[in-house]
This record gives sequence, structure tokens and C-alpha cells, in this order.
Amino acid sequence: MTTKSLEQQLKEWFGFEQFREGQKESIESVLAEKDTVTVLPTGTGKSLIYQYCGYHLPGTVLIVSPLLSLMDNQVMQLKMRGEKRAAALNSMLSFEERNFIEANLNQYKFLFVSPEMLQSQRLQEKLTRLKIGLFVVDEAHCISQWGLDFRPEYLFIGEARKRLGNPRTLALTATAPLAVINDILQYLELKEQDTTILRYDPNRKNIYYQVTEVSNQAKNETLLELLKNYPPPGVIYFSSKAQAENVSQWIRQQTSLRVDTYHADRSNEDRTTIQRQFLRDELDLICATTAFGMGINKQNIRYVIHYHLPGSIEEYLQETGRAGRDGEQSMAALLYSREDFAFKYRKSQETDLNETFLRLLQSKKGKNMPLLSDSDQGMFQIIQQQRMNLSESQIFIEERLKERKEKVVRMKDFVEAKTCKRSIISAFFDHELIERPDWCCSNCQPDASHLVLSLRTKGEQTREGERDRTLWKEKVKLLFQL
DNA sequence: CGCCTGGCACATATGTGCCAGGCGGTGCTATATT
Repeated sequence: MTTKSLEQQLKEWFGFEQFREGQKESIESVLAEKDTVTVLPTGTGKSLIYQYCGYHLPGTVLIVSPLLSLMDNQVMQLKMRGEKRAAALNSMLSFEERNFIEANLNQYKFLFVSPEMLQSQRLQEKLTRLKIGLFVVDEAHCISQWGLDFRPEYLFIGEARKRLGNPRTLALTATAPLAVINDILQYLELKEQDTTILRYDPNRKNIYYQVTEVSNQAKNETLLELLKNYPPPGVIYFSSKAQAENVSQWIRQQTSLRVDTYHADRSNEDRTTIQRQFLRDELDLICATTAFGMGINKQNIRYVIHYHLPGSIEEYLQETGRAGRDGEQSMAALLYSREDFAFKYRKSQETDLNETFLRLLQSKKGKNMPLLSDSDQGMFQIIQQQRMNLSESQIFIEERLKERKEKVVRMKDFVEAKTCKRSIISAFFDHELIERPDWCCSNCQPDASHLVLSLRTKGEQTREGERDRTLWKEKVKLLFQL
């Protein structure tokens, strides 16, 4: 370790006076040559941890990242800070670009890859010859949340990591209950006793958690009421793309809000445009599916509404956690109907991996395999990889379905609970809630009309402030004939 | 999950009660390759 304190170097390298919660502890653990799993709320600067460590350690920092847009963002951020030795290795590159990066791997300090790319034989061979100072898995809950469902490559990161000679590893995520931590350890092949596990409460003090039970017939009207009262910008989450489209259209007819939709059926160009407009406050509201959110770095989202029941408490916290990054008071409202639960419950138990299918798999007539649904992909790959026999497969599938079911049931229990929602959230992530904010949840303060009112007035003020600022900018532009 | 329905047994000849089975407005999430 150098003589300079970690804080001094933070100032030198990043220009910050002090670390935020969790950053220093994670850095110290990594620098003490320990594998580290850090669970830290969104927007608290998780990427600083590996960037900082990168400058302390010899060799390359290899970051496994779930989204192309996330990789691009990170590379751009690093470059803007003057770090040119950063690149994202993915399918967006031209043949020449990819060849160039692969031929000069050791020239890079920060290298971003997708889990899929990491599985490439060719790349793995090249990476074994590279000095990897730190192996990072960003958004590590994807291992559990996506790997076991539709992106099986997430489950084989550990294998790749082993082949690269067990480099020191850092896994980062915002929300992980114990079960997810265990999945992360298991699939990254980290030993629990040798790993530092740092967990911080994903509970956000400045978010008021509101849960309202409302029939499906009354839902749109209830929503409209919220939209009239809440100051933008906001996000509404839906369980289906069609519903997101329909309701956004309806909102457009009913209000003067500037609304657009965001889901997997929108083109990449549209998605980028919508994100950019939203970031610049040129859109008030986004009607989205779960596709929206990861890597969205917008500070002033005032509310997140769930039109449907989220699939799990983790998902709920990730999505509501996108509100109020600026620390200002914000709202999370969940509109819950019993049918939502029924739907989620039923879907969670649907699978094509029945006995007939498994027998077909065993008899190795794989050529005529029926096409699997997305949510079966992960299970199927594990069954294949571990060469499970019929009864082993059946037990495995049964367990998985049970886990899926429990997630939805836990979410329902949360919604129907008559006790403090915030306490339930904390307990879910194994934290004890020490103090409640003035505006806690719809069970602690059932009447939130005052909160909404103060939010609205404040929102109006800031928007006027922003308008003034833009006007001022326009004047300056005119003055200097820009 | 929870509600509804149809079938069956039972006690009595038309109604009650219980249980098994089905279904409900809607799945969502990404990378890579050619």
C-alpha cells in the first residue's frame, strides 16, 4: 500500500473529498486481496469502486456487464475523465475494431464484456494470456434474476473466471437478499469463507412507499388521480408491453403530459431517443416494462408508479429506487389488484419442461426439440450441463418453480401487510430498520395528501427555476452569437 | 391464489354440501450471429 491515504487518492483521481457509504469498505477489501460482494443502493457510485481499484492494481480490470448501453456509458464516462485505455468488447464493433482490441488487450486498463462474449473460446484463450488485476461482475443480481431464466450464459461466468486463473473478483449489485447472494457466490464459484460480503439497506429514506388496493375497473381513474397530483418526471411500470402502450395512449388523451413508452419492442434508436428526452426533461412520463431502468442515471425522477404487481420484492426495490436519486422527497405508488397476483402467480408456475419434454431430452433426439419459452432457457441449460436424469431434472424444476412462486407470494404478502412497509423491506434484505422518516409508507401515514401537496409546489418551483435557467442560457447564447 | 363450476354422494325424490379441476385482462427481461 502506498503512503498516501485512500482519501487523498480519491481527491487526486476522482476529485471527490470523501467516500460514500460502502465505497471505502469495498475498496479496502479488494486491496486486501479478498473476493468481494458489495450490495449498495443505486446511484451511490458503484463503478467508482472498480475504477479506483483499477488504478491501484497492476493489470486489466475486466468488467462483465449485462447491457451494451451500460458498457458504452461506462467507457464514455472513463474517456471523458481522460482515461483512454477503456473499451467495450461486443457485437456492436466492426470486424476490424474487434480484431484491433483483441490484438491489443494488454493496452487496456478497463475492458467491458457481456457474459455471452465471455463464453467465446477465442476470447477466453486471449484473456488467459492477459494479466487480470480485477474481475468485476456488474449488476451481479442478473446471475440469479436472468441467468436462471433466459440468459444462461450468466451461470457460466464462474467457469470462465476459473479458466482465467481465479482472478480477484468483485461482484456489485443494488439489491440482493440472502438467496441472491448465495446464487452469486455459487455461480461465480466464490468460497463464502474467503469472500467479503458487504450489504447495505436498499431502503430509501426519501421515498414514500404507497400501496393502494384497487379493482381493475377503477385502476385507470386512480392512476389519473395520481398523475394529476404528482409532479413530473415519473415512470409507470407495467407487466406487459401492450398494456404500457394502451395506457400511455389513454394518458395522452386525458392529460397534457408528455408521455412515451419504453419496452423491448421499441427499436434501439427509439429507446435511445426516449431516454435522452427523458433525461433532458423533454418528457414528463415514461410507460415502461422492466426493460427500462438499468443504467438510467436520472437524478430528479419524482415518482415511480407500479400499475401491476412486480414479480418480486427485489424487482420492486430496483424499480422504485430509480426515484429521488437527488435525495429529494419522492413517491413510490403501487396499484394492486388481486387479479395481478393471480396472473403473476400463474405465469411463475408455467413451464414447458414437462415429463414428455424431459424424456425427449434424455433419449437425445435433440433435433426435433420443441422451441422453449424464454423463461425455460436457463433451467434447460443447467439440466443439460449437469447431465441430470429424469427424476433429478424433475426435482430441480420443481424447486425452481417453488422459488419463483415464493417470490411472487412474498410480494403479495408485502402488499397485503398491515404493518410498516419499510420495515418489511428492510427485514427482507436482513437489515433492521432503525429510524423511520417523517413520510414512511401508506401504513404509517395513510393520508399522504400533505406530502403530495408539498411535492407539487416544490416541483413547480424547480421547473420554473429550470425554465429561468434555460432562458438565461438562451440570452447568453444570443449575446455571444453562439 | 381464489373463485366458480360440475359431478358426485347423501338424504330424500328436490335440494344440500363437499371436493376436484379449471381458469383469470395481460409476460417481461439481452446478447450474439448471419
